[in-house]
Amino acid sequence: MDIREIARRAKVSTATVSRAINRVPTVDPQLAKRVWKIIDELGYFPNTQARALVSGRSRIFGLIVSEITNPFFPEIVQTFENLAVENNYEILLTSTVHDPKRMESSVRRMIERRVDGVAILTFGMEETLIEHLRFRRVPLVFVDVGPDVPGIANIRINYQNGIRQAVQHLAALRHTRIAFVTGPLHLKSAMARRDAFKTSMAEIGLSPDLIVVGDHRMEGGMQALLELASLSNRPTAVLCSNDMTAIGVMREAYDQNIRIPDDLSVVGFDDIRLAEFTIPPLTTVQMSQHELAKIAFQALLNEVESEAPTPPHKYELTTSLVLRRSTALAQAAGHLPTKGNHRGGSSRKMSVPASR
Amino acid sequence: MDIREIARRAKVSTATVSRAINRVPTVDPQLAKRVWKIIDELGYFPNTQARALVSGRSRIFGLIVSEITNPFFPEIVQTFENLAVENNYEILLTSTVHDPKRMESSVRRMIERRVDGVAILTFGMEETLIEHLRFRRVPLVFVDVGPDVPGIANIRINYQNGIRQAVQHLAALRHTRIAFVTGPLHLKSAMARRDAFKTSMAEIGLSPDLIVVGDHRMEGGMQALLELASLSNRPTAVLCSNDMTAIGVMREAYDQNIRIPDDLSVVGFDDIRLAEFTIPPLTTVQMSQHELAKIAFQALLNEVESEAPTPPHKYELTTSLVLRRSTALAQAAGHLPTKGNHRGGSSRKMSVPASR
DNA sequence: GGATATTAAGCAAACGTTTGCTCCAGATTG
DNA sequence: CAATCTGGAGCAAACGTTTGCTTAATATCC
Repeated sequence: MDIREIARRAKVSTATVSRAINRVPTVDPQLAKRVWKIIDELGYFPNTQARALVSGRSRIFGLIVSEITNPFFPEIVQTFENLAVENNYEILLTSTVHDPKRMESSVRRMIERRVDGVAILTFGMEETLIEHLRFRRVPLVFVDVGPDVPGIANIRINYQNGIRQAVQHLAALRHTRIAFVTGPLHLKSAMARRDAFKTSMAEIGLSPDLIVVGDHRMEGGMQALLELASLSNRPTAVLCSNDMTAIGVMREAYDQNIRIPDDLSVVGFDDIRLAEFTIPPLTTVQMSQHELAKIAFQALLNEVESEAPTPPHKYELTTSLVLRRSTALAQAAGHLPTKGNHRGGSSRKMSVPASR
Repeated sequence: MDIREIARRAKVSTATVSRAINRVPTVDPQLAKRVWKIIDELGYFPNTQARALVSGRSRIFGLIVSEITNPFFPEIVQTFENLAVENNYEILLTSTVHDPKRMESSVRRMIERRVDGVAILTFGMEETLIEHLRFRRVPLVFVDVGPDVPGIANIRINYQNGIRQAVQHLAALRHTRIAFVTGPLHLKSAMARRDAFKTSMAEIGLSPDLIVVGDHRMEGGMQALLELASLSNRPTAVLCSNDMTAIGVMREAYDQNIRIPDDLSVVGFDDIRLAEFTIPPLTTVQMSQHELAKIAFQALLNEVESEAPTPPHKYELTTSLVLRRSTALAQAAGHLPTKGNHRGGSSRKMSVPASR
């Protein structure tokens, strides 16, 4: 069943049917109604590939992520899809799973399907692949790591804001020995977070040197806690480069019999959905995935809708602390461990982990 | 840049280029090599929409899920994508977000893009929408809830197996008062789980009547725990219809000062990624998302590759218990939850060693 | 060595839309 | 009333491939 069938039945030309479908105003309302009636009766749906072929626009946006199973991404994908639906776009989702071969295949798939734009929300991407897209004048939007050239939108993330809030929140709770667990050292975004931490600590006269390296995964957080716990002068609070790290810290703390937040305050970063579900719920710096996706989508849409090469608009996403229950007042130094119920409001006391 | 450009440069016809690209064996190897060289030099990628238009196959599979942000799905999406890449398919991912309008738009999007098959992994779908797809002879695969007609593959899930294991595991740990928290009552899959619980309990002579209604979300689990805790004859173990429910139970248990696993053993269902990250890690019945996606994809592929209407092959996915650390020996009857430091060494010894 | 079978390449017609251009009829103008 | 304008509809040429059919060249057979 095609547009010709509709045309035949409505006794008009295919051109008119096409115009009716696309709501071109020059078609007589009477006629349009007749056409639509038949379309509905027959359950006709236009063939998008034929449309795309002649119009030159596929109405598909590419979305490249690191891995969908990384809890940071589902929310982004969902928002992206919602917006796509609203705007009659489709989304072509690919994940690199940190594999260069898959990055290449991602880009190839985008080009083959002739996407109208690509949002690259992965952290780190091979430069030469991006060239393929640029060469074909595909609008691109990056987060944080994109080159600074026209035709490429960049979403800059303001890490400083949220991290400063986190640090000051901890300081307000009388913490002075505040540690930081980084992400992988090769990630720009991880380094930006670490730097923001250093700056924020320095601002209020605290030493920003208690830093241990993580990997943005639970394992790294667990390892990090072990390191920190073995220190002679333990931190009373730890800020993590992402939520998974914080979850690792909490997990290992549990195994080490270190109570959170009583013995150790923990703050994450990202505010993934999971952060609400931890025990205790994780205080974390929110980097709204919803907002991020929204900005990315809008950036692509702008680029596509306006034929003229847009000036390289700058987009920014800010971050801010969301308080839950993984932070508490710092314990007075030297206080002895007790066996009290650790959830009594005033009876929060320091405890030392039992040896295993 | 199109196939004609390549043809011109290689001094052959577009037909030959097309055949070379598609590795049709009748083309002279010399020629093919010449063509490929030019293709690579120019960085040419075939236009999939033109291909699809004439060949009649889009090489796109639709994947309909409830919501990507439901932790059950990312793993499925990832596996589905991996398989798609391997087989040169693309995946069109849509989510219904439990909204009839979105279900409709999902189906519409599938049809408009002329997908070669659709996997419907949502729980519950309007019958009339499915008709649209059936009418167009689109191969379909359902999980659990599909109609039993040719052209529609059904993946049956064996709930009984895993749930029996869970019940017997708890029984072996001397639990006799075992509760069950259901999912929404209108979900076939939730009811199947509940029935499997009843059967499994009856099998070993335990009363299967301690059942409270949940909603497959954290909130339902929290509510359920409250109900159970208020009972005069509290259960010592609770089996949940899905992992999110179990997480809710654990969360509320924490707030109620009920220790897990010491005071209460908790078992989930699904084995979502998150189950590994809870504190303590959740013992749960695994329903492998990886396997599920694999079966679904394979079913579609079968249907598509074999032109002949396939006999309605039956697929089955089994479930099985995975032990972590949220279950332990039952406390002696009548023992009240204590106020002691709940992480004392001896209570830890009661927990069953993790299986992996 | 001529007839026939075989192989490899090309021609051109699809596939289902959109859209520039043309055309016609009726309205408007001078 | 003729000349011009205008609004609404149709004609047909794209878009970039695939593929059935034809053709030319070479190999095979008796």
